[in-house]
Amino acid sequence: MEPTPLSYRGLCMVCGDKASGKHYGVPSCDGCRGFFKRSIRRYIDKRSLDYVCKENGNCIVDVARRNQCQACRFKKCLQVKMKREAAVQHERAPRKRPDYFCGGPVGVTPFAPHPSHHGPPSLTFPYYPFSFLLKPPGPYPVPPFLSPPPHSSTGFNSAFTPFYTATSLFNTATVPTTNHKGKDIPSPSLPPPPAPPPATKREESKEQEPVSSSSSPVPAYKTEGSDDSSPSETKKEKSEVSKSSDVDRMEINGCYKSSPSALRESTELIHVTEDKDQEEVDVNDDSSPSPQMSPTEDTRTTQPTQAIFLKRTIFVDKAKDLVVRIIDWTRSIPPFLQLPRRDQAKLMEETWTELWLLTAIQTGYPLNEAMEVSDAPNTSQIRCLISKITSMRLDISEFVYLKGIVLFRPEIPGLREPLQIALLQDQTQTMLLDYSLKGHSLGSPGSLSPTTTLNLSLKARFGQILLLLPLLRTLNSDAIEGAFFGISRTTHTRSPVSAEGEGNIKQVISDIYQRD
Amino acid sequence: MEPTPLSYRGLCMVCGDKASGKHYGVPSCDGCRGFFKRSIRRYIDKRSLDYVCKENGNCIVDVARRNQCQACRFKKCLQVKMKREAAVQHERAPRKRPDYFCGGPVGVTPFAPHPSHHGPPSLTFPYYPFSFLLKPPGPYPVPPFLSPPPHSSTGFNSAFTPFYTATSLFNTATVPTTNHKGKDIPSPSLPPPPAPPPATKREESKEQEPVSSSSSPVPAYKTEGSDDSSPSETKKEKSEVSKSSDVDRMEINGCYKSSPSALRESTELIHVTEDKDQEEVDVNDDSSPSPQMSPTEDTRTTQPTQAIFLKRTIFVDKAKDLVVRIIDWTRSIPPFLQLPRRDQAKLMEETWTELWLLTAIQTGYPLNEAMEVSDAPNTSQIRCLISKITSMRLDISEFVYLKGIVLFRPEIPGLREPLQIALLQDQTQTMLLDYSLKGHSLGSPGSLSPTTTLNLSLKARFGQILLLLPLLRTLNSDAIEGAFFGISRTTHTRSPVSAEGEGNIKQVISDIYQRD
DNA sequence: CATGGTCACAGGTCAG
DNA sequence: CTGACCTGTGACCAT
Ligand SMILES: [Zn+2]
Ligand SMILES: [Zn+2]
Ligand SMILES: [Zn+2]
Ligand SMILES: [Zn+2]
Repeated sequence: MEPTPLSYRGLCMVCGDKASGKHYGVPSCDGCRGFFKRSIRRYIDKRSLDYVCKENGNCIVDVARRNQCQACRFKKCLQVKMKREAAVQHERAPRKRPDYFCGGPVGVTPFAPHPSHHGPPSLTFPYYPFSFLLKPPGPYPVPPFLSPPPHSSTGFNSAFTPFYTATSLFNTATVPTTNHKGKDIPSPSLPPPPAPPPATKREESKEQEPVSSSSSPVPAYKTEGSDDSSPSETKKEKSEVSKSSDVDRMEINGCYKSSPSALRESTELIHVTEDKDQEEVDVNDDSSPSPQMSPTEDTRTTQPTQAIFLKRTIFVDKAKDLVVRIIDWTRSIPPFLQLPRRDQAKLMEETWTELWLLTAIQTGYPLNEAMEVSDAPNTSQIRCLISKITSMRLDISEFVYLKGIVLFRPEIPGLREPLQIALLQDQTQTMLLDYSLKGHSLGSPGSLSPTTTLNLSLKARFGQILLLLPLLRTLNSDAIEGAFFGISRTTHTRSPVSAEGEGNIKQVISDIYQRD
Repeated sequence: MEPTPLSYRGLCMVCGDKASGKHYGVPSCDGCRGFFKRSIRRYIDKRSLDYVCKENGNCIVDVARRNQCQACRFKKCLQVKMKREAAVQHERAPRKRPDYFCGGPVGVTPFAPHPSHHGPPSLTFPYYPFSFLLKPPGPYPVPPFLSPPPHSSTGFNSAFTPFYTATSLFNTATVPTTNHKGKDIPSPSLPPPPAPPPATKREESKEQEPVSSSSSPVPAYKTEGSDDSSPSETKKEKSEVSKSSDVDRMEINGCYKSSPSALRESTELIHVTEDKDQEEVDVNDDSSPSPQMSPTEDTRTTQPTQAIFLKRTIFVDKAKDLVVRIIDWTRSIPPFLQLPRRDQAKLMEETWTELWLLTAIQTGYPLNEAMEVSDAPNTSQIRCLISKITSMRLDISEFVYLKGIVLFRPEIPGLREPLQIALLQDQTQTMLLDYSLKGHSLGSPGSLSPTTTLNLSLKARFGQILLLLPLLRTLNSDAIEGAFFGISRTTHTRSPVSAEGEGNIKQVISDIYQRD
């Protein structure tokens, strides 16, 4: 299939949107291309740009905010070395002295005047005086800034997206973990900072099918509700969610070999459910060997039958897979990886339960069925919690943000970098606020049902989501381990499913993060 | 056919006027485009549209009458499927104006906090997607929600009807407790939603006023401007408090007669501290009978001496007074009183601990001293929590909103009106959001360690506050009762201070709310 | 493939 | 509040 011969050149170096190719020497999107072009033109006409940053010159330039501040956007263009003439593409950073003070609101004038052009005092390069602020070594300098991911091929703007662009949170658990193991994986596999928000599912992993339209920065709020109603529009036909490869998934497991084998592959199931969203996993309704037995009543009171036992085994396996996915996810977040290993371990030790439950709900893990076959005692609290969260109908973005907030829990005692973590939590919750205020999750208001159904109120949503956290916090890991991992608190391992004598999940996780 | 495909694009789908193009996905005129744009913006900014049709919701929307009824016009917009996110156009920075007006650098926008503009060095907002959120000083001081009675023909915001004005939350423990008798709540008597905020200083709001002229067309919202807010610190509250003091209290006590007498009057002390805000209660530093003994060391290791014993008694008394105040406070919230008694009781049973701690911090109850003399074992968690909350430097308004959010906990099992309670919680948290976005509370950050909450932005604050809740939730009442009420969990009452054999505070509270 | 150019349509303005 | 109007944006196209 050659649906879109379109070139997928990666991401815009300026704003992280999908690049339409290289422009002025830099992979960039049409928007930034046009912006730079206009800026140049204006500069030529007027001899100066009147861009002025109203903040401190630190504005974040990403796809959602690129239009907020022209000054900073232009500055970013220069930083990524956009040049007027594509021809003169390669230049060693000539680094002239940046005599101009770029601080604060200073207008930005400097860009490389091309030789063919005469005139403007050649303050050539976009040297960025602020760079020291962003440098990783520095002690947490500016609030919103974080250092770049450990490895970045170019080092270009990576240094620049201080803010860990929301995107890093959005990497599906798919990938990168493999890096440290084998070779470097195709760099593109790395967290592309495309669209933080994309509430939609995503599938493209590699250069494969750029079908792309999905990655549009401001994709649909609602998945595929009634949108199709207007057939005429949408020039580019929306690519449907296609299949995705399970390939990479297999790799993942390699990394964890160190762990007590609790983590294995067989992610397909969950993977499927992920796409389906709210579907029940098939395992419970079809593969169930003995439909004749009422799962509900009997299991609780009677001895587990063979069928029940099998099911339970499967569920536990899947539950463990989820843990793998979560670990993967955390490792795809650059700023998380930059934390001390001890902190990483601590954070996960303390929050894995909540992350697990959220992820389970998000991916459609059959929680209720799993609890049915489990012999855990009091699941009522868990059930209540699940239904509460489910009823919120969080979209993927919200889930991701929420998990980020859960993960970055600064108040855990003994952390080495609590401030940094607090900062990350702050950023994450702020991003969620932004996101929720934009009303992505707002259903079609057109439903017109005058009734109360739409509790919408965009403004309320953020708080509603955060108010799930106190509930989540009341979860104790014992309950989760008991209900989904077949681990009973009593000393003897109750369920044979937990193969190894692994003490508990927490310990395993801790080991994984500490060693390696 | 179709002679003029060019300029003539058809008619406005909303009103039939000549369309100026497709806007928000629909051919429409400039008027309807603007109307829809404004509506969306208000919808995001506030939480709901207050459009209400005065007819039956059947108004005809055409060129001539489109301005007759906003409700129907907006409904029509939705019907023709206008939707935001039509094109990828993100919000932009405010446009530059003909600079003559402001001397500053070119194109300084009137409002937006320009660095060079004014004094409040404070922290600017590193980034701010929604320019309009910080627009002018928001028109509405706090929650402008007046509760339009349960009728609204359009049904748009019908879901939100039962608003209680923020003010009710702000009644100091003062008042209306009596009215549950059967009176109607004297609505007029309730302070208009003037200034829940005032608590802090702020002054620059003034200068901004004029600038906002453009957008301050209908000052109707903001009652009487900000005038009262600053200078006359909580003028009216004061008076009420003072006058109400004893009388009401007596009544209240009447209610409590059933309770084990644990609740007495003597509210003065706390009363005073409340106004003083952050003061230490005098009880511990001056009235302390035996200054010669070091409270810190000895108490922990040695037997409590007589002095310690006395102190402890006093502290416990004060702690109980706080409970009374909290009960008072809840009873000053009309919508709370309208809940079933059982729900009232349940809510307080489950939340009193958190409310108590918040109130204690808010009023300056000497928590640390009390813990010193207490013989409770593990106060470390509590201390940690206290310091965390304290470091937030919540102002009075924030405290009150937060307590409201805590009180209205819809997820408590067994409630009869969980939906109603959820709604109240929603409203409260939304009001807090509004409030915090206005930045009332960024006091001088200078005092605090620069590291702590640098508040990257106003936007982070709300989330930060809500994120206290998971921490609070981990409090168990035993710890509080042990540390501040001299009640040990063991069967035998450890401390003689707790006069009666009152089981525990929770039970007492429950009784109070149920009977009567 | 990049470039420059185009223009429908965003968001912001500000008299009315 | 309304809406004619402005500037800027970016998807698209011809080169
Ligand atoms: Zn870009
Ligand atoms: Zn800027
Ligand atoms: Zn119209
Ligand atoms: Zn009408």
